Amino acid sequence: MKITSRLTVAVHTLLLVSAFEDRYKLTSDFIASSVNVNPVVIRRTLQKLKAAGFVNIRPGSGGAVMAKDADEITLYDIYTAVDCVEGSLFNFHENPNPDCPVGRNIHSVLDGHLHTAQTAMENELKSVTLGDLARQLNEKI
Amino acid sequence: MKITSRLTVAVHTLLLVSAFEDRYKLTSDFIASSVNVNPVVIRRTLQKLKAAGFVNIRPGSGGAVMAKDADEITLYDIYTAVDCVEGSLFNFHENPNPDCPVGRNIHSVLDGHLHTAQTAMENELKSVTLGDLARQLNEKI
DNA sequence: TTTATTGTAATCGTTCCGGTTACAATGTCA
DNA sequence: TGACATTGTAACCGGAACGATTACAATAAA
Repeated sequence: MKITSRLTVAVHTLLLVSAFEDRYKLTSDFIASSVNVNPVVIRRTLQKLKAAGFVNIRPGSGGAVMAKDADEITLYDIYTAVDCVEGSLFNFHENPNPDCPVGRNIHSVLDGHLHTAQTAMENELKSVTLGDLARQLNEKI
Repeated sequence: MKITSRLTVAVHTLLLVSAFEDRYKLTSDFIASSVNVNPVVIRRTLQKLKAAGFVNIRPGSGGAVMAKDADEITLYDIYTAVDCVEGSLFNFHENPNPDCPVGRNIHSVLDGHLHTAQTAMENELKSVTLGDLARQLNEKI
């Protein structure tokens, strides 16, 4: 069970836009050929990134441009923007038996720990910005 | 996209066994009625817990008993035993375009951060034992 | 031998993905 | 204005992962 690749697709997309917006017209076809997915997938991703205020898109003429500073967009912001996880990361079996002492209390015993674990993961995502990634990328290029 | 409820089912199962193994015969039907899932789901879960060395199961006569001290089983151990996540928690779009500077380097830029985030979550799971949960449960009862 | 239970295969319906087709709407440019 | 490239979006597909469920042979105890 894995978290959807929408996150890595979105990061890839944003890195392309922030790196090349002044040199190329970043159409969904262009981005799709770098990410290697269907252009419609990129358009869907861009819609989410636009809704989050990270990019602007030009209908008709084509092309995406940044709408927010890369240093002010964290991995967590992107993860949230593309709906990687809705609410809890962990599924819980529904309706444990309230007539059993364990069934009646399993939620109150477990929920906190699972939430803490999820938060630890999300906090790590908050500690990295798109700007950080762009700089790491530039060192490689 | 969520992590399978096998984790919470397994924890619930182990809490039942550790709490009641000296008072009741913990058959898959008994456990299933507390967890409120199909008994076959419990049998499958117990098989994984047995393979991990956490319980012993009596075929024929019926019933599960603990095979390892609850203080020596962490949530992470259970999470691993029931195969909640295979390898990376995050899916990655496969085959980014190697002819693009971003596509060529996206993995080396992102992988480390995603791995760090996953590890932070798993470390939290390592910090909680079944014994901790059992004690919290006893306070509630 | 009867009975309860485990172990396990097989099948089903659901949900979520990403892939893909299709096409109206939009904006640019000749 | 008309041709063209592109976006926005709906629709549908196939595959994968789950948990539910049925079925039944194997096992062990009474």
